[in-house]
Amino acid sequence: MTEAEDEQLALVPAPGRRPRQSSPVEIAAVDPVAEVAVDVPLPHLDRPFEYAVPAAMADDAQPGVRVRVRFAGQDVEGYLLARRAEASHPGRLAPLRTVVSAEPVLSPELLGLCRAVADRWGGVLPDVLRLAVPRRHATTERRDPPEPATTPERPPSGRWDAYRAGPAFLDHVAAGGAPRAVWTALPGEDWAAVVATAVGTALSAGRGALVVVPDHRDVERVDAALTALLGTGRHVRLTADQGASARYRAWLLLRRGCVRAVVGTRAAAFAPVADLGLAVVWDDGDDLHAEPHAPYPHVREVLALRGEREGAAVLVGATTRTAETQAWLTAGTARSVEAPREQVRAAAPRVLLPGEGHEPERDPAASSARLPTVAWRAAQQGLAHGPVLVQVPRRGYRLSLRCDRCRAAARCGTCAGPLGQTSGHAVPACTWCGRPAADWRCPQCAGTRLRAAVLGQRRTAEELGRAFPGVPVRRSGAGEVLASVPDEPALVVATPGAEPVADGGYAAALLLDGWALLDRADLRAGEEALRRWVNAAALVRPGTRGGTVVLLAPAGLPPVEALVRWDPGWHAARELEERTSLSFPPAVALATLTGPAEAVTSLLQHAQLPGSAEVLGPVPVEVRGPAARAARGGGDGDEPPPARTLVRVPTPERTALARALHDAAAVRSARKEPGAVRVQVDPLDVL
DNA sequence: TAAAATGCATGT
DNA sequence: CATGCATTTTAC
Repeated sequence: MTEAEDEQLALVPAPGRRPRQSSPVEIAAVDPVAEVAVDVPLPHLDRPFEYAVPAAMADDAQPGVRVRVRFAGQDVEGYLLARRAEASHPGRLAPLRTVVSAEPVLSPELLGLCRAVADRWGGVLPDVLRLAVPRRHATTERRDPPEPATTPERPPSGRWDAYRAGPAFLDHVAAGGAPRAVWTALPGEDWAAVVATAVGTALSAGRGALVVVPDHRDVERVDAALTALLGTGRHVRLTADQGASARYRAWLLLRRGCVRAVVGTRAAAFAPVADLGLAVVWDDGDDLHAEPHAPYPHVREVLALRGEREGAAVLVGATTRTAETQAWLTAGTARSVEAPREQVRAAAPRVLLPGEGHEPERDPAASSARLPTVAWRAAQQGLAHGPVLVQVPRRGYRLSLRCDRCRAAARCGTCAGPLGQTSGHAVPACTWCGRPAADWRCPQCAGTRLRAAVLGQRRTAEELGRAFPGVPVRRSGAGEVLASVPDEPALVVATPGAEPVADGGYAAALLLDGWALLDRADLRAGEEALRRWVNAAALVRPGTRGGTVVLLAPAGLPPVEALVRWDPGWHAARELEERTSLSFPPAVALATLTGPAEAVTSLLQHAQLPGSAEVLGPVPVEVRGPAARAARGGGDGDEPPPARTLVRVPTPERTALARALHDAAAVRSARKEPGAVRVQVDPLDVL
């Protein structure tokens, strides 16, 4: 080959064979290897990958920063986890493409927590990181942080004296300990103020604190209580609806240690509070604390994990008690913080039930409002002294029934209560006494067919307005949620969870969705019914001041008895015993696998389950909701039948179960097997 | 979506 | 049974 030919070959490359050889980038002199978690949610890629650190990025490429890398031909985001001197990957390392920002958002503690959460729920790290780290907002990041706040001198106290073991818990927090407490709040308690006191105690001791509450309205309450106690600038809020900039700003203030306390909704469980000393969750039974995105972690359990990892105190507070926290108490892993019985009784309202099998209604006004006499009287008497709360079922949740022919309201043959029907259930039943009305016959026209009519919040409000003329009716529900109502006579109609606080306490409350627990075939139905009733009834004045609650539900059922006696601890203990005897959560650890039948079967085959594992199913499941309709209406027609399998293990095996399911999913994803299987460890709804 | 690995037809 | 081209798989 002549020199000329050689030159030609070098200068004029053949088409399609351009020398793509990237110019050799200079690699960092120190620790040239970066471990990166790439943002790809495939289980078999849930591990660090190694990249070369270009010399130009050597300073910025610190552990915790966001990076961009080439991965399988694509540009993907990721987090730099660590710098190394040597690579363990035998092949060539691709260089980091860019350091997105020098802000080390993923601290070692946060990474550790996210990894632990992924492991505990059988999920992958990138999914958890998406929950834990908010989207970057460059402008916000560039702004200089304000001056760090100072520590207050005077440790707050008070409020906690009413509770046994309460002051001891605070002392423990102040002393730098990591106690775990289950706090049962007194009815009518200003719980946000009590929580604020605990946060103040942690701050005074130079420790950070975080508070997770179910919804936005509770964030407002705790925010106000914290501001009242600590002033402004000592804490931040963190909620999903606050917008990318505000959210990232609050998050960065915590991350940079400028602010040491936070209140927020479920994602705040991951808030990067420096030197965390106290983690609080309020009303852990509220299903808003269950994350709806994979891997479906629960706030209470995330905080428990975090408390252990970071040596922080954990406080689970509620007016009721879940079977889960009862299990902590039974196992001795948490202490109960509760008021003595006499104080509970003194603070609780009087609870009345409509008598069973009573004579038909005499009072026409009561009858037109479809209220039993007790309820009507309680409302009437209450209205003389203040606002009256009416808790009604959520819209669309409960159907009232009428005669299909003459439109007369269908009534119970025994107690004349209105008949109702939960969507999906066939047999209608009395909404007062719960008796099923299988062979109903219209007393007016002898018709035998029933039609369902939605008895929503608006309708109830209208009817009550007519039954109590001249009384203002306020509504609080899905459309507009009221935070509070003034201390004056009014009917306040609210759906569960949307009850406004009454300034001087409600004079009375009518709980009209008492039957909610009768039909629901759910493991937590009783617990959930009691939680809703108690949360509403706790807003009512003490019985000693005339506060009265009427619950439209049959006597005898445990949640009903628990409300009448105001003893949520008794109910939780009973609930836990029952679930233990049935091998239900939280007495066992449980996972569900949902997806196309073959996919579920395949996942099970690949899973090296612990020897103690008990597999139930798979059974076909009907998939409900818009997703299912979309899948069915898709056109092709032959969708694979969806199935669900349940796997049950003793609680100590939970992590082993989660790992087995993760690894099996990894095998499937590596083989590109078709069909997505949803793995849920400790799902909230098990039938 | 880039390189590497694999598959496959073709020509010697 | 090398060779070139297309397709599939990997993932640093």
